[in-house]
Amino acid sequence: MPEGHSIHRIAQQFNRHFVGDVIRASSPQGRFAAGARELDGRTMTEAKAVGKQLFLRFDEDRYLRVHLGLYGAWDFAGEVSAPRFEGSTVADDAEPSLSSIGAPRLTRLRMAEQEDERGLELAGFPPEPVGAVRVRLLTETSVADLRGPTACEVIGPDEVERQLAKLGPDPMVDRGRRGEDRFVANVRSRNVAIGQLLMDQSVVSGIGNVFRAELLFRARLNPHKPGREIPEDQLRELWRDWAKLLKRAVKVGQMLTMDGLSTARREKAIASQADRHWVYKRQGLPCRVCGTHILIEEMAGRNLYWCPKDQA
DNA sequence: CATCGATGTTGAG
DNA sequence: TCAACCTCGATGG
Repeated sequence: MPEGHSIHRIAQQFNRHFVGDVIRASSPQGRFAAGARELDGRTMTEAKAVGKQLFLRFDEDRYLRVHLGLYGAWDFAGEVSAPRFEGSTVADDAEPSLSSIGAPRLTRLRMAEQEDERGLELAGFPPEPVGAVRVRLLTETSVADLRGPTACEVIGPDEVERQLAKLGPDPMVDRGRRGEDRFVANVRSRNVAIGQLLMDQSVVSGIGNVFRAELLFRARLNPHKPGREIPEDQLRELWRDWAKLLKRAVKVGQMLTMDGLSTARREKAIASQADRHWVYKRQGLPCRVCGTHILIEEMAGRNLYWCPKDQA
């Protein structure tokens, strides 16, 4: 569920509150006991996100590679900076003590509210792990719990390079013209539908099903158009739009894909979750631009949403 | 209570 | 192309 912006926000949390500290690593669930033992007691030296991949670097060139997959999530507690909960209605100025980044997990938010009522002092630190926590990373003041990841492994620099080599450009990493050129070349060399190419992490990394649908609508691009048939200029605009939406999402913690909203409407879109997108999950509803019913279809095993008139 | 589905990827066939 | 992975909120009985 998490798309690229979530992973960049997670990396920020680790950079702010874990990097430079000795980490106590454990696997409350037990499925990562060996990996946790290998990391325990080491200092975290860097947190890096590329696309949907997270690399946490430790002493002596050991890396924890994590991919959240469809339902993975990190829960942070203790000393944590989280200006806004993802997928929640917590006020902007709130100083939450519990934050979940990844798949939308309302459980964590409810727990935070309950703890607020009881008083945070009673909750204690660190909190007991709840549910199936694959990895717990603990400092004196902060804790991060990982649950449900697709990938979670301790690797060395060579394997990190191998993983990075598989990834297409990420606007947060490959800034400027380089990333854009790689994206254009990757798309233009393929006789595959652009709707599939945007989901292919070797073409461009970090885009998921929500951003795919919204980016294609914003570009008024037919998802079935083969990459090699799309004019270069249009692809460059598509890349720049992706870079813009990604930066905004990293900042706000939400996938805000509708521009031109009034401040009030925008706050509502941030808070409400519904009415946030142009086409994503709006099948059967009238297109916000032309009124045509939004279509849903399966493309390479994933749900695709689009407007057959505006994206003709 | 059971079942389904999800912002994802891998590997078998 | 499709099941498996693995978690949990939403939905239906």
